[in-house]
Amino acid sequence: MDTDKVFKALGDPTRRRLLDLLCDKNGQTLGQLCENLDMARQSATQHLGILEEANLVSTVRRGREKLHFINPVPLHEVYERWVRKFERQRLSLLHDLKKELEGE
Amino acid sequence: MDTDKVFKALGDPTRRRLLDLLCDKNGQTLGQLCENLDMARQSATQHLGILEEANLVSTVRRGREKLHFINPVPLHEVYERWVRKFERQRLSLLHDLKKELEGE
DNA sequence: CAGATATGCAGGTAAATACCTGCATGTCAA
DNA sequence: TTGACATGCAGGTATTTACCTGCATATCTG
Repeated sequence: MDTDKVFKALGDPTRRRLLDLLCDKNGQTLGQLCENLDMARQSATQHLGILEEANLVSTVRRGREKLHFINPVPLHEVYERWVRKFERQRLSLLHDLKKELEGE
Repeated sequence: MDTDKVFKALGDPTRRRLLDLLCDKNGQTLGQLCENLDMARQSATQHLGILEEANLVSTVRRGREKLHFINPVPLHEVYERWVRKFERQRLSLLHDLKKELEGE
């Protein structure tokens, strides 16, 4: 997994909205997704391309349409390899501050 | 929590590195963090400012030094409100594809 | 086939971003 | 107090990014 691509992809509100839309109804076409976006179709295409690059979205062509499917795996991996690392520490800001100010 | 600030902050590899460094040893000074970064001190200051804006890092001054502490709460909230939403769906790409191609 | 529909592709631009240099300020320690 | 040290602040620049418009291609439908 390319961690950087995933985080960069999630760093834009439009792309998070796209994932939300796909979460509500998976397998939507580009046109359907655009109806909820308030920007040119071509812009949405670029965002979807970035999500696809990050492997957060997969696509299949059906005739002249392109169907978009959300892929939750990278999100789970981000959580497993990244978020939990910090949670595991059970870092208490106040506790650390106290120790630090007391000269450890 | 400002979700956008958190995701934007996490979208840069230098800032993720800073969080990693603080995870290894909490409460480091700006100078200490810079030793591991290979960029000008002033650039690191900007990155740390963005992390602080996103509430991912808190700081305390001790004399002429500034101590940096990681705050795991926004990461946990990102997970709770965002990542789990997609996991909960138990989205199976192949399953969805099959349904879609069969005309639902 | 012809027209409508869905998407792809090629630039172009304004704003945001990630760096930098130079200098100022504040704190410690002899 | 004075010099060393840690950080703050003010720009400047090159790259990236998020939009756009215009046109091309492919597919369905009558």
